[in-house]
Amino acid sequence: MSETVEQRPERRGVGRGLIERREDILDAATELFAEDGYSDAVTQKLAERLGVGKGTLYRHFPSKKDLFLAAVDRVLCRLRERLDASLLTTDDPLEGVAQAVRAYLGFFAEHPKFVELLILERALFKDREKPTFLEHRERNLWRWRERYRSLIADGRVRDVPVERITDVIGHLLYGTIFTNYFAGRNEPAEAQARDILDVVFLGILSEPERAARGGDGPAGGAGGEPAPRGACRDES
Amino acid sequence: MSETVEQRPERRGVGRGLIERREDILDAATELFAEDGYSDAVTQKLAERLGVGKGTLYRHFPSKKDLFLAAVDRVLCRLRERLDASLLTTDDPLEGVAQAVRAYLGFFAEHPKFVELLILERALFKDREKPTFLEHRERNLWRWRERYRSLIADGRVRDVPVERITDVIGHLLYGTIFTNYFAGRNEPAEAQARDILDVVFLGILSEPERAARGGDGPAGGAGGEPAPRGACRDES
Amino acid sequence: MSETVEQRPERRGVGRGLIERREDILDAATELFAEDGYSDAVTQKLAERLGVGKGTLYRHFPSKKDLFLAAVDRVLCRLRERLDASLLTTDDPLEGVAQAVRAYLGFFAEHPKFVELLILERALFKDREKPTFLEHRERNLWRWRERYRSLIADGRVRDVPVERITDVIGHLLYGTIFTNYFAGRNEPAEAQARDILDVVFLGILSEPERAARGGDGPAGGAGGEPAPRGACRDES
Amino acid sequence: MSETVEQRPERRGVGRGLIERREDILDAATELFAEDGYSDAVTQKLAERLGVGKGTLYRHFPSKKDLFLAAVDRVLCRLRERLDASLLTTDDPLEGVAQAVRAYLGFFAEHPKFVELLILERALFKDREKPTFLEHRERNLWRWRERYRSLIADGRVRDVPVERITDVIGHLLYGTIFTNYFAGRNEPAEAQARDILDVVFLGILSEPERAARGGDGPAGGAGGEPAPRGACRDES
DNA sequence: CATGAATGAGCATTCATTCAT
DNA sequence: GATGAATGAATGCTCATTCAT
Repeated sequence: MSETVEQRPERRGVGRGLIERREDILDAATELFAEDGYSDAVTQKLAERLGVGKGTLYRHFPSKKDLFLAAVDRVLCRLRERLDASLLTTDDPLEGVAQAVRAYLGFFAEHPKFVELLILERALFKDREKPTFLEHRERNLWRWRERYRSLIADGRVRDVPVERITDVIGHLLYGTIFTNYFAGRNEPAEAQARDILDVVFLGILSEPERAARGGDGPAGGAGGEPAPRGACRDES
Repeated sequence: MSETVEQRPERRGVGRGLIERREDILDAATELFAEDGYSDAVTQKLAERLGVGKGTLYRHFPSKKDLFLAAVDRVLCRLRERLDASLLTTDDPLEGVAQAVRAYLGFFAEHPKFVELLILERALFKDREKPTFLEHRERNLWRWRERYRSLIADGRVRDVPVERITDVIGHLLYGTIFTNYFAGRNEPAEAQARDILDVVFLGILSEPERAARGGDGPAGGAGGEPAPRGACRDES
Repeated sequence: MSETVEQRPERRGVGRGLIERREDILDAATELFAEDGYSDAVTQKLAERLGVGKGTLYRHFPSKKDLFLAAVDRVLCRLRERLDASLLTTDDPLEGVAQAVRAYLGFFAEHPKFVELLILERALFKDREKPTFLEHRERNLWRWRERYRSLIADGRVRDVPVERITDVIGHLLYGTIFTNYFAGRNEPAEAQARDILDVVFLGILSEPERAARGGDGPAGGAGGEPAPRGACRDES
Repeated sequence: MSETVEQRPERRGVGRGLIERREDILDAATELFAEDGYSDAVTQKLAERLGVGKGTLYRHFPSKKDLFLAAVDRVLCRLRERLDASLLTTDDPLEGVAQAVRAYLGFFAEHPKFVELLILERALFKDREKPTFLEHRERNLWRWRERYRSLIADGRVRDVPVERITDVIGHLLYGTIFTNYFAGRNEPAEAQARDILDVVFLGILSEPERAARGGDGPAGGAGGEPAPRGACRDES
């Protein structure tokens, strides 16, 4: 959204390349749709915020709907980038899962409004075969399943159907960002990730792996920091 | 019309008490909103389906928005009823959690369209302090927390903050019904409940309780049918 | 247009039946389209003239285009009625032709603006298979051809193809009302009818010239190649 | 387009004089207006067909309307040229009329779309004092009237007001090309000219009927009543 | 000169809500 | 009460025209 640096002041829209202009529009549109919802987001208002004429919007996007969809798509692409990047921070496959969970929650914690777009898309275009959201999701799913199969083979994760794992974690994350958004919560993503991982890990881990990390000994609580040192999961 | 007894089949809508009429409207409205979304749900269409005049709708609900909100509210009340009933089927507090999870997923599996209403509410009336949805949720939350505290005291559940448990399970269920709806999935609620409980239980259970039920022994895996015999969780 | 008597003053739109209201709209629409053309005729303006809301217009006609087409259709129906009536004024088939010519010109002399509608239809909806105008025309054509065949059989009209007669007279009338309208002429229809009938009935050639070119001898028809040996005319 | 020699193929629009460019634009505009009508003819489309920028169009014509009017004007000039040329093919004044009729019909048979422009002009710019069309027309009218006076003096044409003759023939031709266009007819112009001339020159009445109604005796008059002693004017 | 990005007035159409009957 | 005709604010989108480059 706003991380785009506004390099030069320049005269009204002059000097901005087509790409930049397009990005500007998407930024403002994402903001507006998140604020007002789809139906109540008025093109006129968008143009005013951007300081351009309505016609300009239509030079870049054929319709309001297309603009909206493009905004959603961009959000999801950014999410994917973020997740991909998170996976590069570790070589341990289980820790990779944990990192992804943190990245996912972190992403939406930084851009709470993006959640709104995901909801809007479903609420308004349920005719579309498959929401943009799920489209993105499925494209990545198989990678996560591969990862879990490997972890199971290594004896680090309990031998349960990998779909069960990806489903549960996926639903959990999805439900979390939604509820966060709805309730206007501002809990640190880090803490939420820890809670989720605690519950999920200590459930899916095999006995050997569980023992290796100290299980949930007498005084238990994965609660504290020492905590979960592995992970698993994909994302949307 | 007539608060008197319902003697004859009678002409369209004649002879129905105010209450019944109100319920009829809510039924049709729930259906319509789920099908068309809020903005595209036209009052005219609703009146036609009911075989009444548009004006009649306004005798029962001051505005389209109020009608919508009433429909959402009713859905959530029914959900609560369903959950309450599920808890009466067992005395074991852990099994109660399991039953509630099954009831929750079962409810939305039976009425997939209700999910739509939940989404719509958020998408369209985010100005409202707190979504109807969350309002209902919080009213029940403390009861679940009490239950978990008790289970922890009894040594059946690991000693983790109860909020962590209710949050994780809540988010998980919420995310599950949404994804089910979005993806048009028809997996049996029973199977989904089992998956969720497997992951969640084997994660939150204390070592003693885990041992008591055989843990996930060497070849183990609570994965299969043997199934979780305890539970924990609240609901939406 | 305005021949519709405004029976009762009555309160705003109240008391007018659906039919009357529809007629009112068509009256005003005919007027407006004739004045402003199709594209420049603004629905708002129409509503204002009628003293009703824009929405009311759409209760009677699904779109501006439909309203326009209905107006054109009505004009043509009225024309047909007028022509039919004119034929009842005489038993002489030749005089019938004369009466129809007078009626036709008289009709458009009384409602000059109707000509505009005919033009507009063509100018704006040339995609339509066949203009409303021609549709109406063809429905009556065969009756005229029958009449001419009979007149020829009776020896009162030269033996030329009846299509030639109907075409020439049709084109002549059509061209006449157009030019009248364009030039804003107000010549009495009666005089124009007389001129047209004089030329069409008798031709412009003098008796000697006619004889010189074989008149309409037994085999009649200037038809063939021998052709016209004189000429006259200007151009656009 | 360009009456001048097309020396070099040249790159799009390069090396074309202002005049040529102007002609190119008018060609394309005529085509486009005829196809899409005035309102639906989009300047962007015109520019694309010509392979020039929209701005360039405005260097040659101050507005869309001016461009349209210029296109109409050019069509009418070409028509006049055609008619003038047709008159040079014979010395016989009556045959000159016949040739002009053929030329007129031939012109529009070759360029059916030009008819569209004539209609459009009226449909869209009725505010103009006098349509371009009529302007052109009147400029030539007196020449025809002179011709008829001369023919009457020579005893070759009946002694009727010359205005009656020019009007009738004018209206007839005008109505013919319109109907041809509307109905999408493709009858050979030659045959239509023959039919028109046959009727106009000789009239449709049989010799007996003509005699019965007093022929075109000295005092002339054919019409019904007390005889047509007035009238005036031709067409289009 | 040529270009085409930008503009913004202008308009058809929808639909929640009202209220006379 | 019940009805549904009437209303008119609200909005997406088009396209002629301008003007900085």
